[in-house]
Parts: sequence; C-alpha cells; structure tokens
Amino acid sequence: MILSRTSQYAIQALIFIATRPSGEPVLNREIASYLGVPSAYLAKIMQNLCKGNLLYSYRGRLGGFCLREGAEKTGLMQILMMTEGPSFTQDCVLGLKVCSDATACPMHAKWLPIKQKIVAILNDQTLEKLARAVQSGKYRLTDLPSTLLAASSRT
Amino acid sequence: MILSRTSQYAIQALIFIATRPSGEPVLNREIASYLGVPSAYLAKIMQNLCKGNLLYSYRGRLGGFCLREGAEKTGLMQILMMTEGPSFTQDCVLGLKVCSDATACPMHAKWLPIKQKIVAILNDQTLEKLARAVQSGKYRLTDLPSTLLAASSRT
DNA sequence: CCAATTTCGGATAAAATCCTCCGAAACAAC
DNA sequence: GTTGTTTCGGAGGATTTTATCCGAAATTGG
Repeated sequence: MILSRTSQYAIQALIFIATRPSGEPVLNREIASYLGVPSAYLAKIMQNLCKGNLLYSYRGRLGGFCLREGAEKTGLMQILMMTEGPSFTQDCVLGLKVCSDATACPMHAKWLPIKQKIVAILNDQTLEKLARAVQSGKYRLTDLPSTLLAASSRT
Repeated sequence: MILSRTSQYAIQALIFIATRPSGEPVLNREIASYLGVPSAYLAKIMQNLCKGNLLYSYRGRLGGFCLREGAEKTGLMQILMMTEGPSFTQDCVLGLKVCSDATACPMHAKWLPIKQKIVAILNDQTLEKLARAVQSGKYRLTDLPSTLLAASSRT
C-alpha cells in the first residue's frame, strides 16, 4: 500500500540486526534466509544502507554487517529517505507536480494531516523500539512457516 | 507515496467528468489533454472504470464517457479498489503475508489506526465533493502551466 | 603465500508498471 | 450506404522495479 519491496526488506533487515548483540557482524546470507528474502537483492540494499552511514560492513572471514554506533535510535522515516527518496513525503497524492497550501489539489487539505501523522509515527518508531517489540515475542519479523500458516487459518 | 499513476489518472479523470454537466458525454481526448496525461493510456483506464460500473461509455459521433446515475456519491476508496485491488488496504506495511491482530509485525499496532484513518478519509471524499472543491476555484485538478509555475517559484 | 569467506561493483535478466499503436466495432450525420 | 468519429480489444514497446550472476577486492586463518 505504501512501501516498496526494497524499503520493506531494508526495514526488516535493520530490525533483525538490531535484535542481535550489537557489534557482532551479521552475515547477509543469514539475514536473507531468516527473513526469507532474495539474498543477492538484499545485498544491494545493505550496500546502500552502508552508504547512508547506517551500517558498518566488514569483508572476509568474520565479516558481515552491524549497526553504526547510535543507529538503534534511527527512525523508520530516516531509513525511508534512503530507500524511497525525499519524494516519499513531498509528492502530491493525486500526482500534481506542485501541490502546496498556496495552490493545491482537491485532496490536499484532507490529506495533509494524515501525511503528517504518518511521518510522525515513522519518525517515532526507531530500530531499537521495533527490535524490542520483536524480542518480546509479541510481534514477528517474518512470515509464519506455511504449515503453521495453514493451521492458524483453520482456527 | 501511496497511489500508482493509474490510480491518480483514474481519480483525476473521474473528478473532471464530475465537474461537467451530468449526462453529457466527455471525450477521452478532452480529458487527457485537460489533465495532461497520455490519452491512449487513459483510454485503457476509462475502459476499466466502465467495467467497474462507474461510467457509461458511448461510441461514435456523440460518444464519450459520463458518470452512471449516483456515481457522484462514489468515494475514492471504491475507485482505488478497482485500480489498486483489495490488497491496497489489506497488505502489511512491512510486507508480511499474514499480519493481523492475532499475529502481527512490529509496526502493526501503530499502523492500524493510521490505515483506518486513511480508509475513512478516502471513503468520505466523494467525486461530488471533490468536483465542487475544484469548481469553487480553490483547488486545482491539473498542473499549473510551466510559465506560471516559474513565476510562482520566483515570488 | 595460499585458501576460504565475505562484501563490492558492474552487468544482466525477469517482472511489473506505464504507455503506444492499430484494426475492428459502434454510432451519428449526411 | 458512406463517411467521419469514438470507444473497444489485443498486441506490443519502454521504463522502472525487482532479482540474479560473476569476477574482483578485502579479510582471516593456516
């Protein structure tokens, strides 16, 4: 509905890393297989997040990725700026090139508060918080195995 | 940020038709040139909206498209169901196949209220309301001509 | 140094979305 | 009926997004 696959993978991967002991590099292969996403593609995304100064990357035997110091405080909005670009918040709902308070599309007035709410929540949700939510066991980062999935839909 | 081009074109076109005297067919060509969107592509979209029982279409000399009776009461959500499909509201923000109150992604609890708000607003905004907003002159359906655009950015 | 492992970077493929073209069918005016 | 206009329907092209592949560079351990 809102996020590209690229963004979803990026967020999932970062939360996953945040659930792991900080400082210990996590392999791309491990992340991809845990999340069930294509590892070659995820590798590209990870590379990008490195360039965005969110991750450290180490090559070779004890290589992998880990969060930079302080990166657990990163809000989702910041991540989306890298993966979706600034147009994510700037673009008009109806696709007008220019749509501001001064000259707006007919949805503008109703949409603006919603957009602000979205941005606020995405800013508020940090990797740290989300990782904790996962660690608590109350929330999942990956799909249920298909066996369980079939079972739960039967209940 | 949220809507495909197809959806944006569909909404724009429908609002445009709603601003015109009801019952008088509007040419696809006219809609496309007014909105500044590719007319062959818009034609496909219009065709789809016909199949969704939102529009009547007439071929030949006095042909064109016009809203079905009562279609002015259609909310944007209903239109998006045709153009984006039901997954538009159903999909998980983080991309999980299954994400419900029972078993959820770490964003679920925060996201759900937002999603509901979005759906509510999209349901509330009908073609009629949006057409009136445009007719009032307070809101625009198309981009400003580039000459004016340059001028406004200079102020 | 050598072998194994991992990320890096570029090229390329596959799929989805966006967009175009064209002949056919329907319709109005003459 | 003929001509001109418009939508219909299917085929196909272009672009963007998603995904794969592979050789090179970096790193560790023997």
